[in-house]
Amino acid sequence: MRVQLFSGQVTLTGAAQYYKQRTRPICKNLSLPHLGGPFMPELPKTYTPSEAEERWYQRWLDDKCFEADPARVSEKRPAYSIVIPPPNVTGILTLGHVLNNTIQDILCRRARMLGKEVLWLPGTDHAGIATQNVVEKTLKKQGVIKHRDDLGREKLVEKIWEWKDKHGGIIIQQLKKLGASCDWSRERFTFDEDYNRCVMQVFVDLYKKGLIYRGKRMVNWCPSSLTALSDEEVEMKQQNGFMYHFKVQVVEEPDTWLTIATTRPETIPGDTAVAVNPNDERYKHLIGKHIRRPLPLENQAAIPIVGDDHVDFEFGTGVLKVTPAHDKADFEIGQRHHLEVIDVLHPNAVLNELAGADLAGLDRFEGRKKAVEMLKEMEALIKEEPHQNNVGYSERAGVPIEPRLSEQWFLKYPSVKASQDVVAKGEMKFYPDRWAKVYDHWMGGLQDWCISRQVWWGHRVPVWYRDEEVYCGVEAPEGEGWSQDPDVLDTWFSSWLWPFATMGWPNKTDDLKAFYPTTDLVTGPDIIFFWVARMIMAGYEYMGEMPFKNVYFTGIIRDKQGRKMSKSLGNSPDPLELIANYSADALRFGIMRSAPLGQDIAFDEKNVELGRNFCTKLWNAARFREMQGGETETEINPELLSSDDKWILLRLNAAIAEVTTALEEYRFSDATATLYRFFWSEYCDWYVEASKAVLWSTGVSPVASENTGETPVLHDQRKANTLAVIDFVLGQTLRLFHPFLPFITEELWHGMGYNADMPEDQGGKSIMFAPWPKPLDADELTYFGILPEDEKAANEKYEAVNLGRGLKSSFNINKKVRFVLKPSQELPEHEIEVLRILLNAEPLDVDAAFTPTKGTPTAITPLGELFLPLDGLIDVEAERARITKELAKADSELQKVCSKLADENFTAKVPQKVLDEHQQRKADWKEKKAKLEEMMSALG
RNA sequence: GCGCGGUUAGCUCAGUGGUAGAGCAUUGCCUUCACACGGCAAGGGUCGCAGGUUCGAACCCUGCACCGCGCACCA
Repeated sequence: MRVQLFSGQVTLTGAAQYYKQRTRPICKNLSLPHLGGPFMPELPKTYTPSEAEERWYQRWLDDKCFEADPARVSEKRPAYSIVIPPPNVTGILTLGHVLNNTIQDILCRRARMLGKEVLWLPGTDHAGIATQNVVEKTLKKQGVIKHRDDLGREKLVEKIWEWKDKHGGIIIQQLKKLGASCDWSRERFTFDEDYNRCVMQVFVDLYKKGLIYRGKRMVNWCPSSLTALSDEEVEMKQQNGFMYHFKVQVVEEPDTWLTIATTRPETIPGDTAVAVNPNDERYKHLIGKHIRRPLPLENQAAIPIVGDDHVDFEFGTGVLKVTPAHDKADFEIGQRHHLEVIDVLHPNAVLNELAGADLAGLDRFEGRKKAVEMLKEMEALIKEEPHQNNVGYSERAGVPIEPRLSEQWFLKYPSVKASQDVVAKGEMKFYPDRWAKVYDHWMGGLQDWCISRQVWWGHRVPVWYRDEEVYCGVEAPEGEGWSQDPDVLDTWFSSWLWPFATMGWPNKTDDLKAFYPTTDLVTGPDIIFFWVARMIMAGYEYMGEMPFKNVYFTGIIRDKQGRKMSKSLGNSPDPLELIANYSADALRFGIMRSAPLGQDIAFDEKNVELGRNFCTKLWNAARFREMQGGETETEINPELLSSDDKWILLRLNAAIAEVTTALEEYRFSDATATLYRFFWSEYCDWYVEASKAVLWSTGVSPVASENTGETPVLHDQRKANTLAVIDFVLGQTLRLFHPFLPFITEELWHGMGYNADMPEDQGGKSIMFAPWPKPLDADELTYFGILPEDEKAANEKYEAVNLGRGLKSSFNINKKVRFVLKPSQELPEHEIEVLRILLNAEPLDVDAAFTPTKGTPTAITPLGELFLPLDGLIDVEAERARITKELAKADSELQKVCSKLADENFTAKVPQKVLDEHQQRKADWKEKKAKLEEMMSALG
């Protein structure tokens, strides 16, 4: 019978060839020269990740394993694509990058194994303000400049380019260390010439559509970077400050004083009105009158009292000072009442001459103190009380922003409806999906986007002015006398084009045809508005289609105490150091193991250590296989499968199914947990140990041949068959592991010769193209004679072993010792040998008529009673104590289940299945209890 | 204020109605011929609190508390 083992992978016939092939060059070890000798283990005793990882990465690059070719895409070979969230070009790798990019790499590597044409498109972001800040700071430190004006625009931009060329590649090199399988031949930069043209074209297009406009508006101004920011770049932080109450005199009624509450007394010189709620009985009669503004001293102007619904009469004193130049809400009140706008701050938030002689020249916070002092002196200050409020901070510079009136470029978002709908309708999926709600909420309340920045590093606004003329175009206008707008565009105004601008847009390239829309996007939820939402809108506007089908939001990496990783806290480990200490595979595995979907990640180096240990285990398990020799020429013979073989094949099936499903659902930590459990607990701890019963016996034992009539030939066949199973399981395991542990799996794939008879594109060149494992289907299981209950049979054996080991441990026996089994069923010789080895028994006697000496420790196992005869060392009391404890347990369990079954309410309403379960449980405990009582009475 | 997560063993987390689980950590034994980055075994939990639904609740419902996050904000 010829059965296709894995469609398109290995047929049984193919497998036979494969085993033949490995007979001689069983392991073509790549680190060491071939030493020869059929039994010589050729994998070195220890694995050297640093060397192997370097070597394999170079090899993958040389073989162009990561390069995508749109021409290869077909119905049979679908495209799979991801665009990397471009890291800042000046950045260095953080654990956040490790998490993010490991996930992308896992997705890409698995897609390759599924036979897809994979494009993972990498690149970096010019990160306007951030990069300019970094370079400016460095130049100042080096004493090259005191201020950016010392160099001027062109020279500074030149310097930044130099910087970029020198340091820009660092993070890319670091991603390579991690094993990222990006197509580096397509690396892009958001400020490359081509990319710049895309940005210009989009600007001009949106301008022509009337969606981009210039206007004088209140914007978020960063006094440190001296530029406008978008609302998203402002982070609200809670502050412990003071609320100052001060009084002002009503000009028309000198006896009437109003008390005003404010947190910002330094802006009093900018006040051009006070406002009260028109419905406020306390004050409404004063509307239209004036108060005298206390500051500046030299200009205590009379300013009007206006009525405005914005004022909340519950809050503070119900009287609001109106400073149109320095507060967004006040600005709006000012508009409604045609108030004067007095700007008392310089762009860097130092008070200017309009603030008066006393305050001018002071920083805003110094000015606040000074203003309070002055109010005190004039006896206007009534009280100051501690007050908590939220202040907007510049995300980048970490200083409070100032609302500031200035001329800026704004964008009305395009394609909003399509973008909102695609997620709401579930056509584009978010993982975890609760982010869809956050997205929807934001999309429902869009404010125009302030896209201009007053810095020099970035895409310059493609607008020119000449007197009253305004020209917007990709190229500079013809003729003399034009000057270009000095502003550059928000970094995100280039990033939002990333999914298509990186693939050659606006041309209809083969790449776009093959790889757009991309499949998955992997990013942090912190940039859902900055980037994800805007990419969706740009995608619809310029490609007429969503830019990606699925968005996976990672968690945020925190330290063990739950704090965010930050440079200032110094709690952010250097991933490269971790790689050097533990290997990239270990880091990847560790971080994926601790990153459940939708949850923040508490980073603990222990997880990386665990990853390393896991790799070591894998290495050693492979070595164990090598040490058994390779003179096997068999394919798996169903006739010779042991119960352990069937068990591990079933467990492998389960593992393949679980890992596959977990990956399809982006549950990476579940996938790693399954891999860990399967390989360590099931394969190594049970299967390998059990298989030693076959592998280690040096021929046919006298017992075996007497009892079973087994011939030496048959024995060798069994051994070969076991090796065939091991080879099969390990081969599948390596594939399952590859997306997570790309390096060590590749090393073992070649080192053990799995690549040997594989076609180039199926694993011959690299495990990354070996087909992803599929569970054995019903036909294949039938062919192998594997039934679902085979799992139970082996489990019963392992349970017996557990109980036997428990006996040994509780009697402090730590040497090889004699066990006696009084079997409740007939056991094949092979099973007894497995039991013996797993129990570390010497010997294991099977005796149906065994009568134990009084006090012999006994375990009741599914296979029968297991005795630990302790000749001459019997401690009757110890055994009595042990049985008493077990009896108590049996009693309480029995009671629990009995009382349930005695309840008519329970028996009447419960489903039959549950009832049966309870009855079975009752019977089991009853039997166990009876046996224990019997044992007890035997003790006397 | 609105919304979203979370609260299960010392730690990190699985567990969507039927006998509370894993890994790490801890403790004991074992330097046994793949692996001490290892093996074997053991201890450890009134599942945040209070109600409700149900024969039965870690799980479903209601309320509350605490931790974290997002959005919006009142000077």
